[in-house]
Amino acid sequence: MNQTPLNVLLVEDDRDLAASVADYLLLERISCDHAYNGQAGLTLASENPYDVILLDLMLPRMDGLAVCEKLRAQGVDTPILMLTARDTLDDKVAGFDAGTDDYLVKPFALEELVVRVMALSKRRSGQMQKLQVADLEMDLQSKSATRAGKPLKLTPTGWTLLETLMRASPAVVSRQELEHSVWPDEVPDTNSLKVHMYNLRQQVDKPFEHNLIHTLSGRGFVLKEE
Amino acid sequence: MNQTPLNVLLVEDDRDLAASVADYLLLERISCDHAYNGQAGLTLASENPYDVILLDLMLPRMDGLAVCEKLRAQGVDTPILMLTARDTLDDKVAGFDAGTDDYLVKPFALEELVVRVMALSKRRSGQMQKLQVADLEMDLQSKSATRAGKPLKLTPTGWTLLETLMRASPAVVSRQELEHSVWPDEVPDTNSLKVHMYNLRQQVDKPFEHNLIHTLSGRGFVLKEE
DNA sequence: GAGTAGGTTAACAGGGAGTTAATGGGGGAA
DNA sequence: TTCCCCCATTAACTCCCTGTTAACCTACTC
Repeated sequence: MNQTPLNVLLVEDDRDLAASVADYLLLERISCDHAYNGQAGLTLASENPYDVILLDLMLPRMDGLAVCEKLRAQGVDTPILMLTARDTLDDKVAGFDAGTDDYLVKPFALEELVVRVMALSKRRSGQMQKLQVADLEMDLQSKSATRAGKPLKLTPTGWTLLETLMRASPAVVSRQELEHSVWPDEVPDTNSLKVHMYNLRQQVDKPFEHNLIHTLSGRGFVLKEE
Repeated sequence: MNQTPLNVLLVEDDRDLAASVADYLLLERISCDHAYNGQAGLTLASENPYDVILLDLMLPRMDGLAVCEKLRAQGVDTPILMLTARDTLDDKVAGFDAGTDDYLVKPFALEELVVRVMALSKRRSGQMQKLQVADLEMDLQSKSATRAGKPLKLTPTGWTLLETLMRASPAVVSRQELEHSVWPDEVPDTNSLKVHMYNLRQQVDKPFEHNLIHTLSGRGFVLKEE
């Protein structure tokens, strides 16, 4: 149920296509920002941490290759999937040279797009696949978590909460943010989060001497040592 | 056999060298795709069935050894010929460790390269491959699998499932991925996968003390020790 | 000390996962 | 050809994990 929601940027000037892509991605729990020209795409991509960038090759104001090159020049290493009508090897080479990670030739099946996006986001997370705070570790690949070497038994929801807390650490995460991470669509108006946090603490803190999950009344939760 | 035109991937950032290599190979009826950085090479190599991959050791975006390791981790068994300026024994060892099949030290004669490519493409059919996780081994060549030395009786479907799990290990494989590996076209909407997993476990885990196949509720299955 | 935010507990429902057994097709052996 | 065995598929059933909810308790804040 709860895969970490992906967040992609779609840079595409054909609004009909963009809309249908966005709709389809949403069905797969991939949320999608739009830019309708290269300049806008560049700005959005520079300022937000997307999981993947979908970049049309032919764009008004700045073509896809240029956007890609500038992003790489800025040190943005978000995986880029180039969408194009062309399909010669030369174009692919030019694209890869500019720093794109994958290619998809129009017209493409939306399922195919989803598969590529998943693959790219996974590849990237494969570079940084471990989260660690104090003696608490999460291996995103094998979906296993340990504290002080002892494996933790986490439910899917518990996993999502802990991942959110670890990614944010040592920053505070508000109740609202946590709720949003577990229920992207509609947050239940009950005490569900409280129960999940309780159960999570039973796993993460209860068996150990020092607590890592701390409550900041009215502000949220932090995961950190001390 | 060598009437069939060979198709190789050249991953090399020196464009002049790449071009001359490609030209020469073409004379020998060897067609040649280019990638100018490691990342691009990895993508092309993952997605296309080349006969041989020519891999420069020093590459932008991802060095040759890393590319090689990632490919092998993905289960790509295409023969890899490493091209390098260095010639120390250490490098060779590291290369073979990463899964390369042969070495060529720059500068090399183009005739020499052709000979190696031919040799590698021929060797491929007879190439041995083994997968191993803990005391579980799969010999892809002889299609036989053993755990703790004891042979396992696997059905074709069981074999496919186990191979998928072993290639991914220690990463989690979702139900969806497993289904896709067994039924590429149309996934049955029944509990077929459950039964196959059950039967697989009867072979792989039941007769042994420690289980290797673990269920992560809502997330999929992992094959790993502990 | 009142009011509110957070924590604890237990009951419940639903569904995902495991198990078993019956069916039927395909391929090899006789 | 016929028979038989292996294997995939399917349904039916059980089990138990997980999420949800309410009710109650505690601790903090003002």
